[in-house]
Amino acid sequence: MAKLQKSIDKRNALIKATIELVNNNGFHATPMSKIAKMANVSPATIYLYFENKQDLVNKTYIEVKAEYTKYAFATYKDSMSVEDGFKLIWQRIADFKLKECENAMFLAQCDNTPMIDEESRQEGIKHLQPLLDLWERGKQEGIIKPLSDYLLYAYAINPLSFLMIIQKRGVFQLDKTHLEEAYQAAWNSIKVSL
Amino acid sequence: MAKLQKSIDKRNALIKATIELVNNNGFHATPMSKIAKMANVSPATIYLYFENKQDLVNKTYIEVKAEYTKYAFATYKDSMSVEDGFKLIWQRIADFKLKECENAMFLAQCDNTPMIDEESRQEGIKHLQPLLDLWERGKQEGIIKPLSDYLLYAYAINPLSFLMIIQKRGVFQLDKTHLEEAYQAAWNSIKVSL
DNA sequence: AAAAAAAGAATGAACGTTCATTTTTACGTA
DNA sequence: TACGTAAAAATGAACGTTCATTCTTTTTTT
Repeated sequence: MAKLQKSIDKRNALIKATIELVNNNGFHATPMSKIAKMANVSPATIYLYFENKQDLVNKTYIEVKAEYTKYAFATYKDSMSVEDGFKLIWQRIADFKLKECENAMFLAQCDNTPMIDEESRQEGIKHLQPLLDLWERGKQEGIIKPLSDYLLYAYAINPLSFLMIIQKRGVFQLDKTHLEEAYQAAWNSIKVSL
Repeated sequence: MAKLQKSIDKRNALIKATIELVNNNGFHATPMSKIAKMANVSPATIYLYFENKQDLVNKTYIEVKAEYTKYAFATYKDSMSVEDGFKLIWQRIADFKLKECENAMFLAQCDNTPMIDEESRQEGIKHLQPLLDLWERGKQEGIIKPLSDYLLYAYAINPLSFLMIIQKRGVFQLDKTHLEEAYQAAWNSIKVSL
C-alpha cells in the first residue's frame, strides 16, 4: 500500500504542476522538464505515469473536468424543483470557478484551443448529463424555454467562465452582490417569460 | 506604390496564414517555417515585416480585433434608441462570428490563453468603447440594468463566442431561429425587468 | 549601379523522449 | 527479526529532432 500511495502522490503532483504551468505559459510553452521540476521528479519519471506529453494533458483535462462536475452536482437531488435545482447547480459552479480558479482556468484553456484530443473532449462532455436532464425536466414542466442545450449552456453557465477569467486578470472582482446579479441574469435568459 | 502595395500583400498573407495555422494547431505548435510556406514567402522574410514570432501574433491579434469592432459598430449611430442600437450591434457581432469564423476563433483563442502580451490585450479592449457608451446611456435611461460592464458583456455578448466555437466543432448549427432566440436570451438577461 | 527586398542555408538553443544505471521496495528464507 | 535478492521505480545524462532567428547571397527595384 505504501508503494501505491507514493505513486498516487507523484501522479497528483504531476497533474497539479501541469495545470499551473499550462495556465501561466500555455501547453506548448510548458516543457516536460519544468513539469518534472515543479513536481520534484525526474523528467523520465513522467513517462512511468503517462505515455507522453499529449497523454498527460488529456488525462489532466479529464480528471479536472470530473472534479468540476462532481462538485457542481454534489448536493443536487432529482427531487428538487427545477428552479431550486438550477439555482443550486449554478451556485456550485460559480463557487468552483472562483474557489478552484486554477482548475477552472485550465478547463477554459482546454475548451478554447486545439490543446486536447477530440476524444478527451467528448469524454469530458459526458459528465454534464445531470444538468441536461434537469433542463429537459424544466422544458417539460414549461419553466425553462424550449431552447437547445447548447443555447441554454451558452447563456446560463458559460458566462461564468468569462467572469472568472477577467477576475483572474485583476480588472474585476466578483463579490456576493455581483454573484446574485449574475444569477438573475442567467435565470432571466433561460426561464419562460410570463 | 507598386513596391508598397506588394509589401502589404505579403504582410496580409502572413497574417492570414498565422490565423489559420494558429487556429488549427495553437500558437506554439505553429512554426515560423509553416507560416512562411503558407504565405509563399521565405522564413527570413517574416522578419522584414515583424520583429519576431511574438510580435507577429500580437499584431495579428490587434488587427483582427480592430476588424471585428469596426464591423460590429459600422452601421450604429448615436442617434439610435438604446434598444435598437443594442440589437443592431448584437446582430452585427453575431454576423461577424459566424461569417468571419476563422477571425473570431482566433480572437477567442487569444482571449483564453497566455498567447498574447498583456499590452496587446489592453490595446484590443479599447476598441469596444462604443458598446460601453451605449450601455452607459441605457443605464441612465433606466432601460438596462445597472450592472458592471463586465457582467453585461458576459451575458449579452460573450455567449456568442461559445456558440461559435461549438458550431465550428460541428455539434451545433446556428440558424435564423436560433439566432433570434439567442438575441432574446441576451436581451432578457440585461434589460430592466418590468 | 546602388539600395532595398527576398531568399535559402546555417546556427545554436530547447525540447520530447529514451537509455543505461542507481535506488528503493517487496518478500522469501534463515 | 535480519538478510539477500529480484523486481519495480526513479534518475540524470544523452539523443535526435525541431524550431526561431541570423547570415550571406541573390534578386528586384529605383
